[in-house]
Amino acid sequence: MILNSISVDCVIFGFDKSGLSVLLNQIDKDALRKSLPEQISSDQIKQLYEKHPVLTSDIYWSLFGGHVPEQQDLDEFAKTLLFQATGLNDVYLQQIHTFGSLERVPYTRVITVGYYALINPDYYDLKQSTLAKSLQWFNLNELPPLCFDHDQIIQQALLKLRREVMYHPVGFHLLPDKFTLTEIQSLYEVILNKKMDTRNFRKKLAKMELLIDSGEKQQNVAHRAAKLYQFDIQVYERLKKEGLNFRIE
Amino acid sequence: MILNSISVDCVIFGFDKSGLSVLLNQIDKDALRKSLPEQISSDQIKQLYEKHPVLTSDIYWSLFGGHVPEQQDLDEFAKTLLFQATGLNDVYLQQIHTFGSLERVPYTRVITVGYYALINPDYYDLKQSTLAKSLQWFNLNELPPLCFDHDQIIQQALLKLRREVMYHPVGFHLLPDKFTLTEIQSLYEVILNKKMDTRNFRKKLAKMELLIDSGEKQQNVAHRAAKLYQFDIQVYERLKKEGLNFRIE
DNA sequence: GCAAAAGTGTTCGTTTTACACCCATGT
DNA sequence: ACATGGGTGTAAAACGAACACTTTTGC
Repeated sequence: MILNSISVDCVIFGFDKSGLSVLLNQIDKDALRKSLPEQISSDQIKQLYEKHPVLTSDIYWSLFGGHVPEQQDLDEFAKTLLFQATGLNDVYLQQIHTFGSLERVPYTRVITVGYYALINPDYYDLKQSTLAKSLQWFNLNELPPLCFDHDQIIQQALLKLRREVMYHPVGFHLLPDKFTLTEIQSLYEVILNKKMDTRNFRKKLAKMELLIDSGEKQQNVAHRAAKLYQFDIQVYERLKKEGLNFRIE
Repeated sequence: MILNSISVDCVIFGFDKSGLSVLLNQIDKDALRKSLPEQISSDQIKQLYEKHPVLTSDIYWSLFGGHVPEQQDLDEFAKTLLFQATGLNDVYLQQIHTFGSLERVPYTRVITVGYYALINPDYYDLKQSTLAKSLQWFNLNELPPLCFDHDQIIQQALLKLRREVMYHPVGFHLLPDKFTLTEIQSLYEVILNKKMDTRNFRKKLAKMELLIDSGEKQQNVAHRAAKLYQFDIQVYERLKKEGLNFRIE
């Protein structure tokens, strides 16, 4: 049995040189329409269609989500959704907020629990997902029209991520296993929406002793190749507990 | 109509010289029992009773909460609950987290959205509440036995408050309209669970320019009377947006 | 006059900020 | 040889931590 009035929606973040992206799902308007009650008049339907273009158009996208099964733990269900969307287990996944305004979904009352996930780009090859055809990455600054309050959920996710990233070493979940210092810096710049000074940024990183020189360098770049670093897992775990301060400038 | 699988629970914080307190509600075990399904055998009932002492004992307390009405906004409902419990409107109220593990409530599936509220002690005279007889303040360090996962919800609320208080001027909602510097310091010490240095604390406060000398002093104290301060609302609103840094020592 | 809490400054080490040039690589 | 991004140090200012005594008041 499904709890129809409670859903989970996942804001799935990815990062690459083009910035932060979100994985979205193309809405099937016919499926959506099925959630309307059956015993309403065609007049009422017409009104609903006019008020909610999402019911009549195919240009809308949504977060990946679903209704919570009665017999599944809430966090577990979010993990299940994430696996369906990406084929990945063991992803960094956090609850954002629960959205419960009356009119957030047309005609029915649905309270949704938002989660956000951070995806390591080494693994986000969507071919692994059976749903791949309806899923697509969108740059945070070029989002398509979104259904319901999903734009708000994404904005809240970003705020939450921003707060988290300043005091805990979590942004790193968005990086590949080996990365350059410039990549980390640009990650922080995108998340915090702030330019930073390279020398100061690196000094701060160095003092944390969180990074290990992997000994490797970038390949095939048209400029001096940057060193590739990895995390020191012990230090990472310690900083996760103790916190860090990444409020820069 | 009520959404039976979604509830809201409020962690209502108060502060006075004895420290931080939480307003709790004495559980009526007979009412609780009514939420059990009717068609179960007496054997099953016996098992449930053994497994969940909350169903047979009157020593348990709970957060103040309720099931969400289908036609009420989630945040509005939390406000309604708060009004029922305290007689107060316009209270600082924030969502904590949504708790959705399978077995958190015996026999039924209930996902609960936790909120926390900060109460100005000038107004928390419980006589205003019709429910006053079953409500009581408990010091955070001397909590009675709590039902379900309500102890966890309180701990999460405290963590959330702690994080919030370090970077935004919210703890101040727990203070009366006029207060001494020592009161603020002791508020921060209780919330952050850390002794602070008076001189450094006051220097920090002074730099924020958040406080205005009210011109008044404490009355009838058996020692030098302390000055009473108030907030500068403009600065307060600015700091709410910009944030502040109260990580001391 | 004494008990109890209020109130107040300085020093030192650390952290933050601002800032500009040379280096390595591919084309 | 040039374009591109990689990589590095220093000085000044702000901040944080540690620390002890005098003042006011009521009893």
